[in-house]
Amino acid sequence: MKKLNDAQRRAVEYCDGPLLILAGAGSGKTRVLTHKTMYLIRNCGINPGEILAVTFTNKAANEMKERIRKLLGISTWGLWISTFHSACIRILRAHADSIGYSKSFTVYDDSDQKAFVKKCMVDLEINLEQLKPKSVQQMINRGKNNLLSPEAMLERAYTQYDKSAAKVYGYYQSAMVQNNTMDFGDILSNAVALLESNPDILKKYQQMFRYILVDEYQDTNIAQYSLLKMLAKEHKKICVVGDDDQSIYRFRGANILNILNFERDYKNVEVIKLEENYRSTKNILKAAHGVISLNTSRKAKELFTQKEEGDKIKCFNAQSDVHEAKYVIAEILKFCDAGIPFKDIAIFFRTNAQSRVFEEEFFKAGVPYILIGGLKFYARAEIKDIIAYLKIISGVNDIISIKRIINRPRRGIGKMTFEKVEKYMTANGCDFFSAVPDLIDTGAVKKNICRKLADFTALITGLKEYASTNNIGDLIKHLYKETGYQEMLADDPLGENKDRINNVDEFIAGAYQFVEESPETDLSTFLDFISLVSDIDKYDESSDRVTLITLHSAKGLEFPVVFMTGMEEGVFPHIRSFDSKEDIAEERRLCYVGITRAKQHLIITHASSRHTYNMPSLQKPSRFLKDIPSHLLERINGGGLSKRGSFSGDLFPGRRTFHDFHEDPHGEKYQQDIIENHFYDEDSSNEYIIGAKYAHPVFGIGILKSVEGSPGNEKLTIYFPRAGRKKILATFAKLRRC
DNA sequence: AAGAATAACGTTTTT
DNA sequence: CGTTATTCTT
Repeated sequence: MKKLNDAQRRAVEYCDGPLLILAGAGSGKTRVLTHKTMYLIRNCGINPGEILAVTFTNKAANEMKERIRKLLGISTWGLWISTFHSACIRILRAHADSIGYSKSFTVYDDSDQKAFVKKCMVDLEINLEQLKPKSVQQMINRGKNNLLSPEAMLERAYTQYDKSAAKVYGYYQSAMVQNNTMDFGDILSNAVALLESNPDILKKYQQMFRYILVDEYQDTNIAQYSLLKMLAKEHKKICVVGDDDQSIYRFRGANILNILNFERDYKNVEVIKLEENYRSTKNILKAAHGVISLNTSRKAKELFTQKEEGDKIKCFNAQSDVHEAKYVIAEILKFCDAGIPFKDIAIFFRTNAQSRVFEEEFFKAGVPYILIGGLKFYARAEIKDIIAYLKIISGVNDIISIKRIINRPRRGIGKMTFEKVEKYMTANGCDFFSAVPDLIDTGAVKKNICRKLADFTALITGLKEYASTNNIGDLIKHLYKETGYQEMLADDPLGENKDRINNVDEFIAGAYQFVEESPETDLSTFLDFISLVSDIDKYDESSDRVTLITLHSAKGLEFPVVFMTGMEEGVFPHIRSFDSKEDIAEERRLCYVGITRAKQHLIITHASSRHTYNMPSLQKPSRFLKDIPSHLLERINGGGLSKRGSFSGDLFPGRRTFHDFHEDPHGEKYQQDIIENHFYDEDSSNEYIIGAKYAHPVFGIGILKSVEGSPGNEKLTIYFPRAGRKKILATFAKLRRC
């Protein structure tokens, strides 16, 4: 308690009724949350099992558990610290039957959902050209976020387009129940529906949760809002923590009014503001305030800090996207020279697509990095295939998963056969595994195909049996082999499957770890876990790498050094936000979130030209740059624009042309030889000899000029005839002596 | 049914 | 551009 400031202490100690904590960025809200939980247990006589704490990411939940465990010195057993989604799944699993689901329901992710929407539209014979599955999917999600039933959506629909979309929604919804699957939206809306239609169950949870804590309240949607309102009705002891300035999830249904109207929604609300920032320098905070203060309809506040002024904010105008990346790397190497570890440095961007250029340049420069998000681990084809097998084994015969793996690896069951089974299923209202024997009996399919289908069902039956007596790690290993999947990947003369094989191995290793940590868990629990885990949850800050991350994923994190890149009109703020005032306001908040992640150094970059879809386009600096008081900025012109405002020299210096890749007189073949003959050879010595030749996967062969740094962490300067002088980190770049 | 060739689509952001 | 979906050919 002594470590807390006055406001923080009041926030911890007020436990009598509804409490709104307006916690600015870096104001120590996680500290308040953990201390408050401890206070409830120690001083208010509340048992751990009577507290519900909700966060938005598993990472935040785990961190909170960990901190409580350390502070309190007790196990967090019984505490409900989880995300909205995990908490809802837990409730739903316990009472699935009362809303027409079986306990073994599975969760559809975004792409499963899209496939299922499409299937529904095909069933309804809707022209997929006129009504796009993707927009129907969005409309369904919008409905669920706002707790609108298909009927309610139909009522609100004015255009024919909306009307038919609402019709699909209705059909989709009943098909999902029949299929025993839920999408992300269902997890919340079905939990609400469950509690609404079962007063006894609701009562049980109302009494159970004597205190409710909610983190990131500004990002809750209507469904989450209603859920909280219902659960808190009994004791009215709810504490929400949030910052209206950091609301950045409008696109997935978050309603900023939830936090702005909290005082109206609950009676006798205590409001506590945390405005002292413990994270950033004065200059960084002033810059952030410059940007956010231009938003209307926000709760007025300004953060302050006792920290020093700090450096000015660097603002670099690059010529191109590639130039931008090169500049960032050069600056990173300077920080590195100054003794700042890579893990203290992060690069933020608005869209995932922007990461590619950075990845390329980081690889070339030999700087270690980790990319968060992008192509997510669990979204990879091979991982999704294995998960599909697991879902089927777990007993839900959901059609999307079956379709996914019925012919992977090849079993001679093609599109035609699958369609036959599907038709039979819809005609008779049965599931896949009861349709198959019927179909065989009626002789609707040819004999050899019958055999193949029977073999497939036998395979699944065998796996189910295996699953009943073995742990999840063994099960995955077993099915990997039994299904022939392993063999399929191993048959790979070109070595193209290497990554996939590694991914599966990693997945198996992860499963074993899961088993070790919680040996009791069944298959559904495991599947719930992986369907709700994101990359950020697995993010491990222990390894020394630069973090590449989207602004959205960066929320909740902090770094001593932050690069905010692509600060250009159209990129950030994104072009799709231009025609709505609310969307621009949200982009502004996102910018605020980005700036306030920085502790010591903030570097902003923008490029004068950028490639999108491989087409170069001219870029103007972001409007947000103008909103930062200019005396806080140190502008650096990287030669993007000449004095007259037109380009000098190469119009698009970052453009990668055929010429760039092939200017080497020896041609591509020569480059390939270098890689084959030198790059993959084993090297046992780790001494570096000045004057010796080394092969680099990208730059080819060069001569070592100098070595800096300690053994095991050498920084090499190498002269490459083809690429020029480069500074390379020995531990990261795969160099070969030759 | 499998594999190859061709077309189409996409870039906000994610639990 | 790169990935995925669809169509064509065998």
